[in-house]
Amino acid sequence: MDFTHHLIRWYDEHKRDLPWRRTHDPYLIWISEIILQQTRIDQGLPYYERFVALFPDVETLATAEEREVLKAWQGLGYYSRACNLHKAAVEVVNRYGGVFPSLLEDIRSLPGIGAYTAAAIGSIAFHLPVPVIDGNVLRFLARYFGVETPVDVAVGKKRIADYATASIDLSDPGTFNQAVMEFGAMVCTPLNPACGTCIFRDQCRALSTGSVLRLPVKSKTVTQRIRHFNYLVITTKGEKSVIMKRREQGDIWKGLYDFPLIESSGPLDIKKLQKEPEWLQLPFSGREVMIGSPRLYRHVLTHQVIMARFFRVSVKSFGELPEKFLVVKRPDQLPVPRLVEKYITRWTNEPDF
DNA sequence: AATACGTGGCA
DNA sequence: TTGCCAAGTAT
Repeated sequence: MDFTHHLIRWYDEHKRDLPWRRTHDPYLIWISEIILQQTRIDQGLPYYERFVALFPDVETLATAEEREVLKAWQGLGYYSRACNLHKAAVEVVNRYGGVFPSLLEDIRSLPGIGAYTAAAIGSIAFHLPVPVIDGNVLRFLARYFGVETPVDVAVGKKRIADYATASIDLSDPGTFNQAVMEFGAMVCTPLNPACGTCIFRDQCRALSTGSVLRLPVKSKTVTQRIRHFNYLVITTKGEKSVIMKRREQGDIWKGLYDFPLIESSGPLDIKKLQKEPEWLQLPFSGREVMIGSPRLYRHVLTHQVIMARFFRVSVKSFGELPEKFLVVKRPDQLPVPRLVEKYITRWTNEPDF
């Protein structure tokens, strides 16, 4: 097919030199694909380098502690990726004797690996003839073939998948898949696509109808909710340790650590905070003292905006803390959300702020 | 099918 | 400052 060959030629000439493109080791391909889920290469690359240096093979990853894996993931977001990566490594060792599976269904069955990642690993590491469908592919093919069906519903995805299946280079499916994605990332970009110099400018359906920026069509809208996190940064007078707590399942930042937290529907000041019943559940044995005025951080996420206030509290002693709380001397050594990391950094540099 | 899950870059 | 979005998966 003409389209296929032009695309592959373009890829050979213009592809970026990336570490996971210099190997066929399924383990390394796998790590890169998980890191790059919903994540730009610029953002993921340093994490890939560190992660692979820390956990060079599936055996090392499988025997590591989940907390270590989360620490390596800190700041990358979507932390369930790290937990699933760890779980899957254990599974590869126990169920496949440490050899990464090469059947598409086996790859797909590992935690954290869905349709896209299975196809990516399968085609790149094992030459399986399956097309990848990711954001780049949806955008590029929707524009090139002029697909008006919303791509965020099954019918639209199917149409794109059919075009991809018809176009894939069976002699080297992995290279074809990477070429489509690279083209979507470098040329057929969301905002400023390089249509003027695009090698497909004479055949692109969207360009000929002036609908490049309108495609791909998406039908869903994201709603945001606003949450107020009132953090209690509790220390004993003169002590350097602080109370922290592991975040539980069913909410953001699962598995990461932050401070005792009172969530409220609106902003909370110190007086209101002290009336909160949760406040009393922390069994201080001395009289607690608020230090300074609370620091406010605004953290914008895809589905929610978090207004975080950090209240510094000094107590005589911690007393008998429930087990779920942790007394920590070096909060920077635990995996924490970016928001909390920023606070801790500032706090460490200027203890009095 | 619809929703939740992070963060940073860009205009 | 605000809104949009990026190599998706699990539930």
